[in-house]
Amino acid sequence: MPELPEVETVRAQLHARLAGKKIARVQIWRSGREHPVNEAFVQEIQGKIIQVIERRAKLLVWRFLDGSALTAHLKMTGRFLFTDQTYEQQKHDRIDFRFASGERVVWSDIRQFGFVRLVSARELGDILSTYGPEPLDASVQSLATLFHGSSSRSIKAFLLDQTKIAGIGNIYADEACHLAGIRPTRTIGSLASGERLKLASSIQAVLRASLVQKGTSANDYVDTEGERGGFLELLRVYGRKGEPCVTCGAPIERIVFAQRGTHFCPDCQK
DNA sequence: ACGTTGACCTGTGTGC
DNA sequence: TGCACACAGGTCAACG
Repeated sequence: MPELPEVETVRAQLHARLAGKKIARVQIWRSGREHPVNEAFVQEIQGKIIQVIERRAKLLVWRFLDGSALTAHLKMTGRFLFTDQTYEQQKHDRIDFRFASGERVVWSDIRQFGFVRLVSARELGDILSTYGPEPLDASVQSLATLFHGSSSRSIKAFLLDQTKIAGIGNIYADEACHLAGIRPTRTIGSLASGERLKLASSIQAVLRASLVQKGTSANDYVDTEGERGGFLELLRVYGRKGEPCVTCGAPIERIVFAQRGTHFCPDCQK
Protein backbone atom coordinates (compact mmCIF):
# COMPACT_ATOMS: atom_id res chain seq x y z
CA MET A 1 0.00 0.00 0.00
CA PRO A 2 1.49 3.40 0.61
CA GLU A 3 5.19 2.61 0.83
CA LEU A 4 8.20 4.77 0.01
CA PRO A 5 7.27 5.62 -3.62
CA GLU A 6 3.65 6.42 -2.78
CA VAL A 7 4.45 8.48 0.33
CA GLU A 8 7.21 10.30 -1.53
CA THR A 9 4.76 11.13 -4.32
CA VAL A 10 2.32 12.58 -1.79
CA ARG A 11 5.13 14.46 -0.06
CA ALA A 12 6.31 16.12 -3.25
CA GLN A 13 2.79 17.20 -4.17
CA LEU A 14 2.05 18.58 -0.71
CA HIS A 15 5.36 20.40 -0.52
CA ALA A 16 4.92 21.99 -3.94
CA ARG A 17 1.66 23.62 -2.94
CA LEU A 18 1.96 24.13 0.81
CA ALA A 19 5.54 25.17 1.59
CA GLY A 20 5.48 28.66 3.12
CA LYS A 21 1.72 28.58 3.58
CA LYS A 22 -0.14 29.38 6.79
CA ILE A 23 -2.79 27.11 8.24
CA ALA A 24 -5.77 29.37 8.76
CA ARG A 25 -8.60 27.13 9.88
CA VAL A 26 -8.85 23.47 10.80
CA GLN A 27 -12.04 21.54 11.32
CA ILE A 28 -12.25 18.01 12.69
CA TRP A 29 -15.13 16.30 10.95
CA ARG A 30 -14.63 12.92 12.55
CA SER A 31 -12.31 12.57 15.47
CA GLY A 32 -9.80 9.77 14.97
CA ARG A 33 -6.19 9.15 15.86
CA GLU A 34 -5.11 12.77 15.72
CA HIS A 35 -3.08 14.14 18.61
CA PRO A 36 -3.74 16.08 20.67
CA VAL A 37 -7.38 15.15 20.40
CA ASN A 38 -10.21 17.30 19.13
CA GLU A 39 -10.24 21.01 19.93
CA ALA A 40 -6.76 21.00 21.43
CA PHE A 41 -5.41 19.85 18.06
CA VAL A 42 -7.31 22.60 16.27
CA GLN A 43 -6.21 25.31 18.69
CA GLU A 44 -2.60 24.25 18.54
CA ILE A 45 -2.20 23.89 14.78
CA GLN A 46 -4.11 26.95 13.60
CA GLY A 47 -1.75 29.79 12.69
CA LYS A 48 1.29 27.61 12.08
CA ILE A 49 3.32 28.20 8.93
CA ILE A 50 4.76 25.28 6.98
CA GLN A 51 8.47 25.54 6.32
CA VAL A 52 8.95 22.29 4.46
CA ILE A 53 7.21 18.93 3.99
CA GLU A 54 9.53 15.98 4.33
CA ARG A 55 9.32 12.20 4.34
CA ARG A 56 11.16 9.71 6.54
CA ALA A 57 10.39 6.04 5.87
CA LYS A 58 6.60 6.08 5.35
CA LEU A 59 6.06 9.03 7.66
CA LEU A 60 5.13 12.48 6.34
CA VAL A 61 6.49 15.44 8.29
CA TRP A 62 5.10 18.95 7.96
CA ARG A 63 7.79 21.09 9.57
CA PHE A 64 6.57 24.39 10.90
CA LEU A 65 8.54 27.62 11.28
CA ASP A 66 8.23 27.41 15.07
CA GLY A 67 10.12 24.09 15.17
CA SER A 68 7.12 21.89 15.85
CA ALA A 69 5.80 19.47 13.25
CA LEU A 70 2.78 17.57 12.09
CA THR A 71 3.59 13.90 11.54
CA ALA A 72 1.21 11.92 9.38
CA HIS A 73 1.10 8.22 8.61
CA LEU A 74 -1.13 6.98 5.79
CA LYS A 75 -0.94 3.34 6.92
CA MET A 76 -3.12 1.59 4.33
CA THR A 77 -5.89 3.97 3.39
CA GLY A 78 -4.93 7.42 4.65
CA ARG A 79 -5.16 10.22 2.08
CA PHE A 80 -4.42 13.90 1.77
CA LEU A 81 -6.58 15.33 -1.01
CA PHE A 82 -6.49 18.84 -2.44
CA THR A 83 -10.04 20.10 -2.81
CA ASP A 84 -11.78 23.30 -3.82
CA GLN A 85 -13.85 25.59 -1.61
CA THR A 86 -17.15 23.95 -2.60
CA TYR A 87 -16.10 20.47 -1.50
CA GLU A 88 -18.40 18.80 1.01
CA GLN A 89 -17.48 16.15 3.54
CA GLN A 90 -17.45 12.58 2.24
CA LYS A 91 -18.01 9.45 4.30
CA HIS A 92 -14.44 8.77 5.39
CA ASP A 93 -13.17 12.34 5.61
CA ARG A 94 -11.75 13.28 9.01
CA ILE A 95 -10.00 16.65 8.98
CA ASP A 96 -10.36 19.76 6.82
CA PHE A 97 -7.24 21.96 6.54
CA ARG A 98 -7.76 25.45 5.12
CA PHE A 99 -4.85 27.71 4.32
CA ALA A 100 -4.68 31.50 4.43
CA SER A 101 -3.67 31.54 0.77
CA GLY A 102 -6.74 29.57 -0.29
CA GLU A 103 -5.46 26.00 -0.52
CA ARG A 104 -7.59 23.35 1.08
CA VAL A 105 -6.52 19.82 2.02
CA VAL A 106 -8.73 17.06 3.38
CA TRP A 107 -7.41 14.20 5.48
CA SER A 108 -9.38 11.03 4.84
CA ASP A 109 -8.92 7.45 6.00
CA ILE A 110 -11.26 4.54 5.27
CA ARG A 111 -9.71 2.06 7.68
CA GLN A 112 -8.80 4.56 10.36
CA PHE A 113 -5.33 3.15 10.95
CA GLY A 114 -3.60 6.31 9.88
CA PHE A 115 -2.88 9.29 12.13
CA VAL A 116 -1.87 12.94 12.19
CA ARG A 117 -0.01 14.13 15.27
CA LEU A 118 1.45 17.41 16.42
CA VAL A 119 4.86 16.97 17.97
CA SER A 120 7.57 19.20 19.39
CA ALA A 121 11.00 19.48 17.79
CA ARG A 122 12.40 17.15 20.42
CA GLU A 123 9.66 14.55 20.01
CA LEU A 124 10.19 14.66 16.26
CA GLY A 125 13.88 13.97 16.67
CA ASP A 126 13.13 10.93 18.79
CA ILE A 127 10.64 9.59 16.28
CA LEU A 128 12.86 10.04 13.25
CA SER A 129 15.86 8.45 14.95
CA THR A 130 14.08 5.10 15.23
CA TYR A 131 14.16 4.49 11.48
CA GLY A 132 16.83 2.62 9.57
CA PRO A 133 18.59 4.14 6.56
CA GLU A 134 16.72 5.54 3.57
CA PRO A 135 17.39 3.08 0.74
CA LEU A 136 17.57 5.77 -1.94
CA ASP A 137 19.97 7.95 0.04
CA ALA A 138 22.52 5.19 0.56
CA SER A 139 25.03 3.62 -1.81
CA VAL A 140 24.49 0.02 -2.93
CA GLN A 141 27.59 -0.96 -0.97
CA SER A 142 26.46 0.58 2.31
CA LEU A 143 22.95 -0.79 1.84
CA ALA A 144 24.38 -4.27 1.30
CA THR A 145 26.20 -4.13 4.63
CA LEU A 146 22.81 -4.04 6.38
CA PHE A 147 22.34 -7.67 5.32
CA HIS A 148 25.67 -8.74 6.71
CA GLY A 149 25.69 -11.18 9.61
CA SER A 150 24.34 -14.55 10.64
CA SER A 151 20.78 -13.54 11.53
CA SER A 152 18.24 -16.35 11.29
CA ARG A 153 15.57 -13.81 10.52
CA SER A 154 13.87 -14.08 7.15
CA ILE A 155 14.72 -11.63 4.40
CA LYS A 156 11.04 -10.75 4.11
CA ALA A 157 10.65 -9.87 7.80
CA PHE A 158 13.92 -7.92 7.73
CA LEU A 159 12.90 -5.81 4.75
CA LEU A 160 9.58 -4.96 6.41
CA ASP A 161 11.32 -3.84 9.63
CA GLN A 162 11.46 -0.04 9.49
CA THR A 163 14.20 0.10 12.13
CA LYS A 164 16.49 -1.90 9.80
CA ILE A 165 15.70 -0.25 6.47
CA ALA A 166 13.14 2.48 5.90
CA GLY A 167 10.20 2.69 3.55
CA ILE A 168 9.77 -0.85 2.24
CA GLY A 169 6.40 -2.57 2.63
CA ASN A 170 4.86 -5.78 1.40
CA ILE A 171 4.76 -4.94 -2.31
CA TYR A 172 8.34 -3.72 -2.73
CA ALA A 173 9.79 -6.41 -0.48
CA ASP A 174 8.42 -9.07 -2.84
CA GLU A 175 9.34 -7.09 -5.95
CA ALA A 176 12.93 -6.48 -4.85
CA CYS A 177 13.45 -10.14 -3.97
CA HIS A 178 12.19 -11.23 -7.38
CA LEU A 179 14.40 -8.78 -9.23
CA ALA A 180 17.33 -10.03 -7.18
CA GLY A 181 16.46 -13.69 -7.87
CA ILE A 182 16.35 -14.40 -4.14
CA ARG A 183 13.56 -16.10 -2.20
CA PRO A 184 12.08 -13.87 0.50
CA THR A 185 11.74 -16.89 2.79
CA ARG A 186 15.49 -17.34 3.08
CA THR A 187 17.38 -16.07 6.10
CA ILE A 188 19.58 -13.00 6.17
CA GLY A 189 22.44 -15.21 7.29
CA SER A 190 22.22 -17.35 4.15
CA LEU A 191 23.01 -14.48 1.80
CA ALA A 192 26.36 -14.59 0.01
CA SER A 193 28.17 -11.28 -0.49
CA GLY A 194 27.16 -11.14 -4.15
CA GLU A 195 23.54 -11.71 -3.20
CA ARG A 196 23.65 -8.92 -0.62
CA LEU A 197 24.80 -6.52 -3.32
CA LYS A 198 22.19 -7.80 -5.74
CA LEU A 199 19.42 -7.39 -3.18
CA ALA A 200 20.58 -3.86 -2.33
CA SER A 201 20.71 -2.77 -5.97
CA SER A 202 17.35 -4.43 -6.67
CA ILE A 203 15.69 -2.53 -3.82
CA GLN A 204 16.92 0.74 -5.27
CA ALA A 205 15.93 -0.20 -8.83
CA VAL A 206 12.39 -1.21 -7.85
CA LEU A 207 11.80 1.88 -5.70
CA ARG A 208 13.17 4.23 -8.37
CA ALA A 209 11.11 2.62 -11.12
CA SER A 210 7.96 2.93 -9.02
CA LEU A 211 8.71 6.55 -8.13
CA VAL A 212 8.78 7.40 -11.84
CA GLN A 213 5.25 5.93 -12.09
CA LYS A 214 4.13 7.75 -8.92
CA GLY A 215 3.73 4.50 -7.08
CA THR A 216 1.48 1.45 -7.15
CA SER A 217 -2.30 1.51 -6.77
CA ALA A 218 -2.96 -2.10 -5.87
CA ASN A 219 -6.08 -1.24 -3.89
CA ASP A 220 -6.90 2.09 -2.33
CA TYR A 221 -3.88 4.29 -2.90
CA VAL A 222 -4.31 7.59 -4.77
CA ASP A 223 -2.20 10.75 -4.68
CA THR A 224 -3.25 14.24 -3.53
CA GLU A 225 -5.17 14.77 -6.79
CA GLY A 226 -7.00 11.46 -6.52
CA GLU A 227 -4.82 9.94 -9.26
CA ARG A 228 -3.70 6.33 -9.20
CA GLY A 229 -0.05 5.31 -9.47
CA GLY A 230 1.13 3.67 -12.68
CA PHE A 231 3.41 0.95 -11.34
CA LEU A 232 0.72 -1.73 -11.00
CA GLU A 233 1.22 -3.04 -14.54
CA LEU A 234 4.97 -3.18 -14.01
CA LEU A 235 4.79 -5.41 -10.93
CA ARG A 236 6.75 -8.62 -11.37
CA VAL A 237 5.20 -10.84 -8.69
CA TYR A 238 2.91 -8.96 -6.30
CA GLY A 239 -0.73 -9.81 -7.03
CA ARG A 240 0.30 -12.09 -9.93
CA LYS A 241 -0.34 -15.52 -8.44
CA GLY A 242 -0.49 -18.14 -11.19
CA GLU A 243 0.68 -15.77 -13.90
CA PRO A 244 3.90 -16.57 -15.78
CA CYS A 245 7.13 -15.22 -14.33
CA VAL A 246 8.48 -12.36 -16.45
CA THR A 247 11.94 -13.88 -16.16
CA CYS A 248 11.42 -17.60 -16.74
CA GLY A 249 7.71 -18.23 -17.42
CA ALA A 250 7.02 -20.43 -14.39
CA PRO A 251 3.74 -19.68 -12.58
CA ILE A 252 4.12 -17.25 -9.66
CA GLU A 253 3.37 -18.70 -6.24
CA ARG A 254 1.66 -16.96 -3.35
CA ILE A 255 2.09 -18.13 0.24
CA VAL A 256 1.43 -16.56 3.61
CA PHE A 257 4.78 -15.88 5.22
CA ALA A 258 5.76 -13.52 8.04
CA GLN A 259 2.04 -12.74 8.38
CA ARG A 260 1.93 -11.39 4.86
CA GLY A 261 0.90 -12.51 1.42
CA THR A 262 4.27 -13.35 -0.14
CA HIS A 263 4.80 -13.76 -3.86
CA PHE A 264 7.75 -15.36 -5.63
CA CYS A 265 8.81 -17.42 -8.62
CA PRO A 266 9.54 -21.00 -7.55
CA ASP A 267 11.95 -21.47 -10.46
CA CYS A 268 14.19 -18.43 -10.75
CA GLN A 269 14.25 -17.22 -7.14
CA LYS A 270 16.83 -19.37 -5.38
C1' DA B 1 18.03 -8.07 23.50
C1' DC B 2 15.85 -9.90 20.06
C1' DG B 3 12.12 -11.91 17.44
C1' DT B 4 7.27 -13.08 16.77
C1' DT B 5 2.27 -12.45 17.25
C1' DG B 6 -2.28 -10.27 17.93
C1' DA B 7 -4.97 -6.14 17.68
C1' DC B 8 -6.40 -2.24 15.46
C1' DC B 9 -10.13 -1.09 11.25
C1' DT B 10 -13.60 -1.27 7.12
C1' DG B 11 -14.58 -2.43 2.38
C1' DT B 12 -14.44 -6.02 -0.98
C1' DG B 13 -14.74 -10.50 -2.85
C1' DT B 14 -15.97 -15.38 -2.41
C1' DG B 15 -18.50 -19.39 -1.26
C1' DC B 16 -22.60 -21.45 0.49
C1' DT C 1 -30.46 -12.50 -2.41
C1' DG C 2 -28.34 -12.64 1.82
C1' DC C 3 -25.17 -13.96 5.00
C1' DA C 4 -20.68 -15.28 7.07
C1' DC C 5 -16.12 -15.03 6.64
C1' DA C 6 -11.42 -14.45 4.89
C1' DC C 7 -8.47 -11.05 3.33
C1' DA C 8 -5.96 -6.62 2.53
C1' DG C 9 -1.60 -4.63 5.63
C1' DG C 10 1.82 -0.91 8.78
C1' DT C 11 2.83 -0.53 13.26
C1' DC C 12 2.96 -1.13 18.22
C1' DA C 13 2.12 -3.36 22.60
C1' DA C 14 2.50 -7.61 24.60
C1' DC C 15 4.53 -11.78 24.92
C1' DG C 16 8.17 -15.58 24.57
